[in-house]
Amino acid sequence: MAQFNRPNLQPFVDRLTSRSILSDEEQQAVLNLPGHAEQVQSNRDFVPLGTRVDHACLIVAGMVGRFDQNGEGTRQITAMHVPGDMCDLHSVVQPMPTSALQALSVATILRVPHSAIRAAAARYPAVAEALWRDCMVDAAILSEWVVNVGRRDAKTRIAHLLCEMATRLHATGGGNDFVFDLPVTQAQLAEATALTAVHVNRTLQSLRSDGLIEWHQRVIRMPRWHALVESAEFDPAYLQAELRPEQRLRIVQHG
Amino acid sequence: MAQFNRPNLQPFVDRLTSRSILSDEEQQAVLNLPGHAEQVQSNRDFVPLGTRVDHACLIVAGMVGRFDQNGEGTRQITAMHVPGDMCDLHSVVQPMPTSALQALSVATILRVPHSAIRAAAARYPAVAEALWRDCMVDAAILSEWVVNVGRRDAKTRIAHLLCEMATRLHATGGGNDFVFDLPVTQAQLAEATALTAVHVNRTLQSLRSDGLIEWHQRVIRMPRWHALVESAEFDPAYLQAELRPEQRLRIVQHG
DNA sequence: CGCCTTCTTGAAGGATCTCAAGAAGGGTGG
DNA sequence: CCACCCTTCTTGAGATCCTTCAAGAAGGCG
Repeated sequence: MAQFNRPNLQPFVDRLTSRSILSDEEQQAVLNLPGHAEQVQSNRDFVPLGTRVDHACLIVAGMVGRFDQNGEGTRQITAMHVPGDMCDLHSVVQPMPTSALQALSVATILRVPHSAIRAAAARYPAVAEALWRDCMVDAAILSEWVVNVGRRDAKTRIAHLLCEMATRLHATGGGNDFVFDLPVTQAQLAEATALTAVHVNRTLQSLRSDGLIEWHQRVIRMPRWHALVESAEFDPAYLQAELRPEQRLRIVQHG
Repeated sequence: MAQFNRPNLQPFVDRLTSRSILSDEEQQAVLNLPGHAEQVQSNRDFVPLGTRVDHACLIVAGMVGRFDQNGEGTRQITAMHVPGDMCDLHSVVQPMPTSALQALSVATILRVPHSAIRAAAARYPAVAEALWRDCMVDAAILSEWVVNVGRRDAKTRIAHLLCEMATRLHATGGGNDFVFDLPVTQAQLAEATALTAVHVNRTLQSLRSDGLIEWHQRVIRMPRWHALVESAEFDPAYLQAELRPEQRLRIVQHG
């Protein structure tokens, strides 16, 4: 099931260049990273705890969750990753995983060797900077998740997560009406929001009866985006998505 | 109240070299970073939202919290920082704050210009790597906080946070009996654990009556450390503290 | 058609919150 | 050194959001 020929890293380059400024040569260095594609099933760690890793995983299709658990074994999803994310980029500097990675539904990932990433980062400091910055976006999301889980009631909390995912998945539609695919079960949504599946179900029904979301077969529609954003207390600033070109950053000099 | 002469960055170097390998020259480059000391009061943002920053803050004494809030203005502390932490190191690559910083009690910080940090990182790639890695430790803590707030009941949750702080503050004593100073109010502990101050109070009483903690005037004693660790479900691995020398990392080559 | 996952519903219980007020502690000024 | 004040800690009682347990309905796939 593995492919070694010409992985497509353009989505990852797009992600990096949405926040960081990279020259053509630097972008090419990222595009030329090797990797082999792999299909991963849900409910099975494709990055387990306890084993040092030497590859980072780029998501090509599907969604991936980062899983932790408490002492009783109750699981908590601490991050959800979408196509274009390098979901364990941090492993480049921290190869011992502190969380396991699992696909939320069948997903395709590209395993990229640390050695190649490190070589590109060493050769092009601007690439290293872009990777570091990308990690910090994930950290900003994590920080918002602490607020979400800690300080918002179930309805607001779920609405907030859905708004976040709509934004990160580039929901289509425009204006006030958005649609996107969220290949996630209610039980997984519960694991991400620190609620029970039962309560997620009831809360979704409440959001549906408010006319804020429709959800059929993994496809979510948000017919009143602005109202949903308001009820979710959603301010997308922390995502640092859709920065204008002049807001993109570069510390190291061109050279 | 500002001092410009010879700031002491040794604690920060110690922190970096506890996880990363830096040559003498590289350590010296960090030690030589400029900065001016400043005393900051509690309950007042010393890094506010909305203003781009050009300094990172090293904590010299006292404790600092990273503050977020939900739509109703309920505050959530998403990180607690201790002396030796560069509490907004991420601002080096992400100068627009997504959270405000506030001292939890009177604290002394050292403001270090981004320009100097960036220059050191550019000159010494191993320094850049160590800084990146340090940011990822903070991210691992954040991830554990999501679990803590989401999946542990009040007693376990508070015990877990106290175990974390004991470890990060290098509680003294040894064996099974540790003591350390935690200059934090119960209300702030509530803001960090996403509980109410009232419930924190009752839960601390319960921990006290279990003989797991004593807390007088900001000094915490944990007379039965192992029992507390167990009841807290505390596994310090995520802190990556006290690594053995051979566990420390360095990607870039010496040069 | 049958099976397994996912979604849905009901009822009861519990952990935590809210509101309210009083006690204790620490600092400051007279 | 005492009196005062403001912060912090403590206690009580009632309310509520969410969980737990249990079971049935719906949906997707071979």
